[in-house]
Amino acid sequence: MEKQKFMDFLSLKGFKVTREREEIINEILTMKGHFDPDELYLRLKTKGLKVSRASVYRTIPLLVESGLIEQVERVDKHAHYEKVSENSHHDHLICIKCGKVIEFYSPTLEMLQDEVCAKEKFKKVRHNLEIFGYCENCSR
Amino acid sequence: MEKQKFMDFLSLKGFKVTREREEIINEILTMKGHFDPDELYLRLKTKGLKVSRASVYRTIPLLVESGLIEQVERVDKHAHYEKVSENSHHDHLICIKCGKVIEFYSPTLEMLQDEVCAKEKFKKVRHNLEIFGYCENCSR
DNA sequence: TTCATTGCAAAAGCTTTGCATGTGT
DNA sequence: ACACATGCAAAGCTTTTGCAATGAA
Repeated sequence: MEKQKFMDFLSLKGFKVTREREEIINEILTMKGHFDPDELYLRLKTKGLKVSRASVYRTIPLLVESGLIEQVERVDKHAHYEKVSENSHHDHLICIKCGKVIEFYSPTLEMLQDEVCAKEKFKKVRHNLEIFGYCENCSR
Repeated sequence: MEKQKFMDFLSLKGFKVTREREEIINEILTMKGHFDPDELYLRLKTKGLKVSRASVYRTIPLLVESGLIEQVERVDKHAHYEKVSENSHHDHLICIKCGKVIEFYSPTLEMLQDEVCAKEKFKKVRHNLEIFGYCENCSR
């Protein structure tokens, strides 16, 4: 389970398992969609949980490093994040020499597509992104 | 030419054509790739041109409105911009009911693709992005 | 002349950090 | 006990804004 994964990550790296870090991961697991650090802090505060802004800001890089959340860019200037698990879709890099296919997933890319669709009042159902080029081996 | 386009935009909108605005647009036209406001300010300053940071920040929205530059998101938290003219490529929204095709172009999307490729050491040649769904008419 | 624009410096908003205190391991 | 973590408040950065002075039309 996600929470355990984070705890294991902390132990493994020699970081400490603190009440604050537990409450932060718990809260993230209850959230849907993207969030920014201050939003997360305020949610914790509203619930009466005592975690400082500093701890929230300091814990986020750990969550990113552990692979639990990912940064997502937005049009405004704040940093936004979302759980990695929220999307299982992925796109492809296709090598035009050897045919190798590399799968990748970028939440930012997905979000930008949503923004484009919103601007055009287009109701997105699915999409297909293929990037053609040379893989590491074939480009040498 | 690009500069005239901006000047015309200013006049048309009742804004004034000032030395500062001219120097800002001149500088942007000499640049390649993306830039952030402070970078632009420093370039002007280095050249001995007297334009304040405030004016740079105040002029950027006008340039965006005039269609000369576009905002591009980055992984760091500063705003970045680039000349719209720098890319003529575009992608497609395709209506799965009436077949209508809407072209769009997002520099941010392009840049993200480049970042994905860089991460995978993939040498991009071209790409194809199609988003399928319902256009405004067909989704009613 | 008139009203937008400029520069400066102060303010604002988000994020980071120094330091003394507290706490997992 | 030791090293890392926390909270607070101060500092850092980028961007915005109030205001008096300046300048385009």
